[in-house]
Amino acid sequence: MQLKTLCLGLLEMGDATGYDIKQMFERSLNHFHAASYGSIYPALKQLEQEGHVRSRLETGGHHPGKRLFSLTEQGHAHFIESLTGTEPDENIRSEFLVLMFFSHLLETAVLEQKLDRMEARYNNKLEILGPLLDQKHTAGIRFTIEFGISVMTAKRDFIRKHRDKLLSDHKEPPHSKALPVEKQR
Amino acid sequence: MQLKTLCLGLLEMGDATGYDIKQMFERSLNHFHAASYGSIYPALKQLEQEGHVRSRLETGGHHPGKRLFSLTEQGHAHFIESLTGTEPDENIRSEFLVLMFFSHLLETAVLEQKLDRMEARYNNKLEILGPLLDQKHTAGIRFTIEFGISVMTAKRDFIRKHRDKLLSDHKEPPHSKALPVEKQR
DNA sequence: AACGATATATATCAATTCGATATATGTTTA
DNA sequence: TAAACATATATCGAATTGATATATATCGTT
Repeated sequence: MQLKTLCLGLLEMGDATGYDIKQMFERSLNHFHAASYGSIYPALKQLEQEGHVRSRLETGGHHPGKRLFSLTEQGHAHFIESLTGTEPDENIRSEFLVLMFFSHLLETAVLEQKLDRMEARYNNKLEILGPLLDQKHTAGIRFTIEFGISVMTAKRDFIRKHRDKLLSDHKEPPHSKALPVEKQR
Repeated sequence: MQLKTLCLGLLEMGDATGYDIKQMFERSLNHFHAASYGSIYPALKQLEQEGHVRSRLETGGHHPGKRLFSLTEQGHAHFIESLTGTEPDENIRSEFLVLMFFSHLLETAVLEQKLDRMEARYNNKLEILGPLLDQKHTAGIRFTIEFGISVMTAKRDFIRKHRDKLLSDHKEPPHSKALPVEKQR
């Protein structure tokens, strides 16, 4: 699924600027689909050329030139069609697991740091997701939040469960210079 | 972490061709980091220019011109440094959760299909990961497999747990034409 | 009232990666 | 012996990231 399709979907919820769309990503979709300004603005521009959205410049005390986008009838139809035709799937890119894959090449102290930082990161993400449950949502949006919490908890608990044994069984790699861990940024 | 770094890491395990590296990705890293030929070959070329790997053309009955890459001392040092400096993190891109986010716009029959297909997909992935546990691995590689199984199971079970209520509470979207589900590819 | 920090808002661009396509040879199977 | 499959490399347009630049509005503090 392209970002263009997702922007269309977010415009189903009401008119919005590129900035608003970025906010929506950060507030509600970040744990399963991030997007940058560098892709959102070009996507909106293309969608307008294709007739899926319309835009108007907001006048009145506003910033540089606030451009408010709205979905066209055609854009709505196209979104529903795309959504219906999208195969459910997911893509993972885990630098953490890459680190673990090569952990026999890391010093014990470094490995410990990686595990602890990843656990902390999962905890941070859980602290962000938790409060979202207090708001009202459609059943589908609630599903995405609860799914996220459930999966993130499983990941954090997996690290917690294996951490100690992993570290006590771990052997220093050959040629280890045992540099102080603090050297890293 | 760039793909170049990962290729360096895989060459720590022994000399390999671009094709071999692609195989390693598919056999061992696919569930947390995929890579395509279109990025592997250019990565190896660049690594050679940077002096991190060396290559020699294999002669003798072989295919087009089998090019075997091996890590240099410099490449090894660079890999360890990159690895040590990599922040543990992960990136998710879930089209499944996008589908769920907008599920109020899907017909019930379509939603049902999406949920069932995603559950099936998780089951397929689990069937691939399971047998990997029978082989010998470093503790770190075993960790990545068990982590994958554990998380994938949590995801599948989450779908199973919520599926029925989600479907029975679901309302047909406005303007639904109730097209037969089979129309989709 | 003035100042600095933060939030709102858009735009651009090099670098990275995907995914599809093309090409060619070796090996296994029916 | 032919077809199907596995081995092997290369290329390229398109999508996306992440960094950077620019400008105005608003809020908090002294």
